[in-house]
Amino acid sequence: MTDRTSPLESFHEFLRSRDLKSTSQRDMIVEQIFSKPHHHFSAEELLETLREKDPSMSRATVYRTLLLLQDGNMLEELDIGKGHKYFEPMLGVSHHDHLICLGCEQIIEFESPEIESIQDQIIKKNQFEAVYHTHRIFGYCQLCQKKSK
Amino acid sequence: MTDRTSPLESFHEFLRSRDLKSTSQRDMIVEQIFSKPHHHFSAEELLETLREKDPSMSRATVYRTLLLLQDGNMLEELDIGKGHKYFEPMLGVSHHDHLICLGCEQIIEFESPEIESIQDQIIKKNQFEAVYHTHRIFGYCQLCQKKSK
DNA sequence: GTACGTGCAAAGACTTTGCAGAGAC
DNA sequence: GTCTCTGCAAAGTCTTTGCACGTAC
Repeated sequence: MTDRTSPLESFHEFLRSRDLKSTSQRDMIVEQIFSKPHHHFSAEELLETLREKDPSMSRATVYRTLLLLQDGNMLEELDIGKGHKYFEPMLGVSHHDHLICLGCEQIIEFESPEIESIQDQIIKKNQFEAVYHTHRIFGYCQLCQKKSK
Repeated sequence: MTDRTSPLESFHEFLRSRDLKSTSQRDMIVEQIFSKPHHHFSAEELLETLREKDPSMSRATVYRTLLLLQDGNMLEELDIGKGHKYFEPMLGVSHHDHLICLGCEQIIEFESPEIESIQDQIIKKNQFEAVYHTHRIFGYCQLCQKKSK
């Protein structure tokens, strides 16, 4: 929809809509997240990267900004079962699910309209009102399968 | 397969196969878990219940026994996105996935051979070796939908 | 008698929060 | 100038671990 606007612009728009302020810290965080092609990261990894550029970057600010981005639908949580959350940027990306390698933590994405449609039937049958879903398949990627041989 | 053996017997069998010992604490934990019909619980909830019967029950023992039960495939982890793990007993229960109510945390189970078979195709196409998967749909159950009106 | 198990408390990992000073608008 | 934000450190939550004592086999 808004292919023309940059992530930072979208973010500023979101802040304005909530009467929140733009700050250099928030901008730095958003720029860092959206500077890479679609990827996955943890809060602590992000903090570490940001501190290389600005050692005074606060852990609290990073966590608070991640919450903001989730509120603004620019970011989604992704639980890979490792005791901490992963995040994935969701700007200009359509819904998808994940194959997660238990060996190297590589994440492969997949989309399946067939599954989604069966899922819709299940939801209807249970008179449930769905908000979101996650479908994760854990196992070993091709490379890790070879390694273990 | 082993419908005739009780959960406690299965557990003892598992312990023997690993050269581990039966103890009254372990038995108490296993009995508590399998005393209810299929249900879901957190480690802390379980600990609290157990301490009502035996105030000296150790948190560490509970966590360690939960790990054992997972190793023995008698228990599965279920992440409902609340910062802590849920567990569900898996003895005599076939694989299923979950609808999770964001309002009351009620968990509805579903099974779909159609989804599983599409999933298998996806796994094959990505040359992945699947170990397990979780498919969770978050939203609102019928009751919570009514409440919010 | 010898592992292994238990209970305790401390440590760990990740995340959230209270507060005083700083900065956006 | 006001209201929000930041950084720090402390607190919180869930889970794991080290260690001395206890117990199953």
